[in-house]
Amino acid sequence: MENKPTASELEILGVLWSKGAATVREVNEALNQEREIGYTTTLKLMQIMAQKGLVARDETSRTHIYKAAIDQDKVQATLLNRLVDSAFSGSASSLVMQALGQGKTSKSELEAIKKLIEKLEGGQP
Amino acid sequence: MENKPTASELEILGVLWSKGAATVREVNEALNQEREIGYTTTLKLMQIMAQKGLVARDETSRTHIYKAAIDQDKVQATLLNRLVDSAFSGSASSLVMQALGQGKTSKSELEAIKKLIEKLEGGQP
DNA sequence: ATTTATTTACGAATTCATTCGTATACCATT
DNA sequence: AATGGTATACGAATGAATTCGTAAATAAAT
Repeated sequence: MENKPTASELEILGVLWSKGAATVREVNEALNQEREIGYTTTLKLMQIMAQKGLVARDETSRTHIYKAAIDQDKVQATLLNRLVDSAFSGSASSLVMQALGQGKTSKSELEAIKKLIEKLEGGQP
Repeated sequence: MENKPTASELEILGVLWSKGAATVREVNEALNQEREIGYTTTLKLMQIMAQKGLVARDETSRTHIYKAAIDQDKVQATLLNRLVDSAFSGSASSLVMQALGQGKTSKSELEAIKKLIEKLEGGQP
């Protein structure tokens, strides 16, 4: 994926993924739940993102409506692979083990992961 | 961790973690296996890193000897948590599942992960 | 001893992301 | 029609990361 969102862009994408579609004002208000950020700052970022193709916008009415133009899954996969390469010497399993070792995963989540592993093992032995 | 290495710094830490200790020239040559980068660029980065406390250096001889001053585990954990927060809505398990779903994990690695999960579950059954 | 090569230190250019001020257009209400 | 509020567009300041050129110091080779 040649489109790599920056940190701020990822914040905005997060809002759009959860809301589905939103105006600049709505996104800006969501961001301001977390930290203070000016309206025109958010606007500018979203304009840049539109130019990059990270978001699409409907310009029919004066107040433009934005939505994400890339899948959350794809972005997650891209960022994950980048992290695996840059910090885990390319080993996804050591990343997984590090993540699990943090102790922030509930028992039911662990069960779900185990199920997934068994499914993966079954598929390609 | 207040010390967050940048992308380039992480590359250098990677070399130091694998070599244990190295001169600027050695690090630069390792980096040049991947991409072209000038000697003084690497030097400057390592000087900045020394100032930040990311690396330590022995200055007794003219050619300084550098080594990493932070644990690979700690950096991995920091970056992992950051990614979980920024791209996975704080859910470590969804990151794990996304990572496993890539299909880049061998059967023996999957086994090892399963063992780890069972060990973690054993703690509070 | 003079030249050549290697090293560190320093400063600065470049690039990119982030931030916001100002101008302009549009719409609604008076 | 004039006023006030809200929107977009644009330009530019700021700051951080990356890059490298040049100078000065040191060591090695002739």
